[in-house]
Amino acid sequence: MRERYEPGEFEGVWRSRWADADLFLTHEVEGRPKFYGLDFFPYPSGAGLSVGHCRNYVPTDVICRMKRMQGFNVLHPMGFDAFGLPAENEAIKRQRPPGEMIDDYADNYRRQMDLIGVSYDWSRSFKSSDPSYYRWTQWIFKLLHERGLAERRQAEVNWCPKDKTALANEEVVGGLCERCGTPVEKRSIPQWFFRITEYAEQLLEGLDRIDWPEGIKQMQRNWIGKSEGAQFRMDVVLPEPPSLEAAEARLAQRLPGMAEQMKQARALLASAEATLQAANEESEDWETPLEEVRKVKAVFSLVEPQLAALAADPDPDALMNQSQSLQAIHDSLEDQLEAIREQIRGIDADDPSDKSRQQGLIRQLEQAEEIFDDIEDAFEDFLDLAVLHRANDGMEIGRQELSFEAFTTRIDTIYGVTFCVLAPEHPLVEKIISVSPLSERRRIRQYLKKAKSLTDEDRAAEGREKTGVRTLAHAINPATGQRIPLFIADYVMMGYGTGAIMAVPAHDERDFEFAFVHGLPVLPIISPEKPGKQAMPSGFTLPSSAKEGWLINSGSFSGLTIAEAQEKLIEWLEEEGIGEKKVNYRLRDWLISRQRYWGCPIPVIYDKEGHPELAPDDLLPVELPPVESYEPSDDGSSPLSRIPDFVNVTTADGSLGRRETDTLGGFACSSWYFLRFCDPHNDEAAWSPESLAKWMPVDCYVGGAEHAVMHLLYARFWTKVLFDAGLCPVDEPFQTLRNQGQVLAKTPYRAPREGETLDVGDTGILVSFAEAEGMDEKDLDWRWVRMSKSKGNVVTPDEAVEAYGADALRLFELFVAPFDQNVQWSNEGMQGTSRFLTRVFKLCAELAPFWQPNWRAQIDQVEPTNRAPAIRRATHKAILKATDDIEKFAFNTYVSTLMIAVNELNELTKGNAECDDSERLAFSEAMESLILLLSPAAPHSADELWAQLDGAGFTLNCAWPVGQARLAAADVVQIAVQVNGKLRGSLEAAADASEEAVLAAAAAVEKVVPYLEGKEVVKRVYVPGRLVNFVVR
RNA sequence: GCCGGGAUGGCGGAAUGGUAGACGCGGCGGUCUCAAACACCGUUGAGCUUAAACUCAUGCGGGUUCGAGUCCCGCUCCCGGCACCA
Repeated sequence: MRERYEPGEFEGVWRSRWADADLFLTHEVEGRPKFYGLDFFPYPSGAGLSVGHCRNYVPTDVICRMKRMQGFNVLHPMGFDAFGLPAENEAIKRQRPPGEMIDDYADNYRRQMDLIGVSYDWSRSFKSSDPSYYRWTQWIFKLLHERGLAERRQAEVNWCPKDKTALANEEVVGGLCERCGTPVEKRSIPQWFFRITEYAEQLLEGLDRIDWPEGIKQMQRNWIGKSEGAQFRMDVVLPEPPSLEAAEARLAQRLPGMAEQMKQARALLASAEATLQAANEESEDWETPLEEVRKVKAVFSLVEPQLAALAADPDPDALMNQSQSLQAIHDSLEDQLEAIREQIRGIDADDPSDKSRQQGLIRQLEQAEEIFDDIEDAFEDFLDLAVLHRANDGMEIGRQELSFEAFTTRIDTIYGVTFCVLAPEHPLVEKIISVSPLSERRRIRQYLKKAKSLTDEDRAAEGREKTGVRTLAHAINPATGQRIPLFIADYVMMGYGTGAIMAVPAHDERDFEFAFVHGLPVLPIISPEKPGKQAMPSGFTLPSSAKEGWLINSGSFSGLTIAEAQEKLIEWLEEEGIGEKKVNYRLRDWLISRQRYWGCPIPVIYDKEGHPELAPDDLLPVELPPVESYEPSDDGSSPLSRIPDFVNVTTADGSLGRRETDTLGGFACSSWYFLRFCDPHNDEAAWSPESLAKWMPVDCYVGGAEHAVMHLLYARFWTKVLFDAGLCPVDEPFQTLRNQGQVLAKTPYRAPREGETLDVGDTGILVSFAEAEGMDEKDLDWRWVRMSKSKGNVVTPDEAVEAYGADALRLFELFVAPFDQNVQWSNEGMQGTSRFLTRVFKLCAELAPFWQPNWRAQIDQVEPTNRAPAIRRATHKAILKATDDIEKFAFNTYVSTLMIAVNELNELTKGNAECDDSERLAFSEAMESLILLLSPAAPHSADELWAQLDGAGFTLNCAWPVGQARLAAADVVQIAVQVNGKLRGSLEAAADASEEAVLAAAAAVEKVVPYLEGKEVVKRVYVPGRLVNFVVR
């Protein structure tokens, strides 16, 4: 009989026995309850698993194993999230085809998962990159499209210049690409979106019905960002435009001079060309600038006649048609000239004559550029005029021809609106520009350009002064009829609400800041006190965003509370027909197309006109073709677009079509895998209705908190759509969700040395463990950071199993800290759990001689004597507590319960070599229960112990012990005795002793007596089984 | 700034409003051993002590209660998330 935990001797043996017996295959026995236990779909990284990952998989395994022993049909699958950017980037780095690479990585994951004995049913496994899987991803895409939830539209998207793809909002963190940390840029390209915003309300509402960590639910609520308020129309009074006559006169003045300028420019270019040509004969260095100057000259000679024609006949229509393109050409000529100057400067000119030639050329080119600049300016003038012609057509300037919609959650403050603000991207901005005088236009354009050049992050940077420009247009406050100035400012975002706000500086901090900078009036509307005789209470500070108070300065609404005013004002807006109650969400549509190779192809074909058509079902899957080069390109097109065989297809009507070459982002693939696990081999359908009816929803979903908004929101969305389509029996996929804490490793850092710089936000430089070895401890800064390959601080399960054994590792993962807390990893901790397992083996070896295989039939027939009641008490206490703890995710106390049981049984075993019949039976029950309770956490050891008792089969197939409260209850209890709430003594009493008896005994406890002497006992508190408290005075 | 979660010995942590510190790590002392490792036994919050007894202890300040780590009010600090969302 084994007396120690010797993992090397038996763990591997059991793992192969389990495999040979197909022990982990999903059982579906009619009439039993089901349990679906699932871990987050992992991306199999090349680094393999660390003990950090195991903290996810082991607890889920414990629950699934217990549920199975309790007689549930258990579904416990595992697969791999193979598609997506991380895999593709890794493949490019390793120069390997991604499919092949990911297969290797997944195999390694599986090997490691098996190594720690996780009971996955591998027969149900798949990768999201399997055509047999993504065929159905495409099928769901089609379903979404049919239901109007997938659409292609031009959009300004977050573009990662390093990964060369568009990203979803959720993948941008603080203005940086979540994957690679590169600052994202804005790009406008046609993209596929899933209209998740249609489900905003349902996604919000469903959160109330599921058992998830409060923090995650709150994050989703914030992400959806519901706010209720009012939306209403604000009329705009436009500025008087400059008169047409004046503009025409200016133009007429300018055109003749322009011809002269052109001549000068031509001469300058010719002279530069001549100089360069001469220089070129002496040295090749001058060749590039020469060629460039020739190009500029050629373009210029094309433009000149057009300009001459315009000058001769300044017809407004012609201006409109040509000025814009001419302006653009001049713009680019300027850029080119600047580039040439740079080239010339770059030439090494040792020779003094070369040097003067260089300087002369530069001067000439500068002059030419100035002329172009001037001409471009004039064209801008043309353009202005042309646009004015158009804008004024059919519009009465100065009247309320234009309006915008404003959204507010504080309609009660409408009387305090002292200005309005449009986002720089607001459509009305262009209209305002078009009717503004030139100088105004310049100012506004300049501001728009500056605003656009800012990244979202800079735009929202903390402490940044609020910038903006005033326009000559005014908005009209519908409540007061007053004209108020209209601004354009980048603190208003186009993406939220209507992109236009009513600004109330008295009651909004941002509006206040802006008003402060721009010297705008601040009018208080809310008083914290109920207004009395005084019209205007003094002494409150601005801005106040109080949610409680009374209205002042608000016409007939003065005196109402905020809540009353909101209600009344919305009624008023509706009566006037200018506005209504409105709910807004922060949630944006889900950008799903990626201009990358390694993803699920979007099953769409464009016809000749470019209209998207869905690939018919029988052509699914649209398979990802093998390619030589899958590196992304800069132009925003997927590598697939370079494969003619893939791109060119025949459409339904036989004509030639073009395939969509973008692929779906990885989050699409992981939005339904939990459904496929219910019926993974179905090639007729994504799943059968019966299979989902049988298994859904997932009863226990476990993974890291980092997926709080992305995967978990998307998966809920798809499930809800499928539910609405009648294809899924539940609308919430994950009934219970739990997040495990992270595993941190102690990692060496040091202060930067002279000349070294730190990245923003960093406070130290990472040191390798080898390097740290040789360093002085005082120079080192040890920090607890997340395990990752790049930090070199990873402990792998392979090492841990090798050194301590799989069961010791599993127990430590459970025991080290509460499940949802971060832990500071130390290998020494496994020493403790390994020692515990040795104590279990030793205990069982000692008790084995008393083993009665058929104890169950006899134990209740025999009167318990001697130690038997204590043994049974220890056993049943452990059963009850362990079962409850696992159910509650309290794995650390589940393990400590087992330790306590072992300690107690050890104590009871000590010094008593002989056992009577009832003790034998009690010990048998204890031993069997202990082994079975241990089985979910330490399955190898449990099976080894079970086999040593000649138990048949595997512990996983045994029934989970059932605890009896009656047997767990102590017959003698310790009662604490307090006087005035202070502990003064204790006594032992029979559990069923009467209150009077206990009180009497308590008063007689030796240590208690002095505290009662001479005092009057005013109250006696008795808590059965726990304590007595005498209140005296 | 807003939202969420925390703070208990040297360390990880335990504790339905009822004997704070279970269980484990580490430390100390011991047994076994030629020795080490393993294992086992004992001990281990602080203060004051020969000891007993007593006092103090769950981030800080109040409150409710016979009794508060736990409930309420007001702070401090730490972690996570969001962040010009009108």
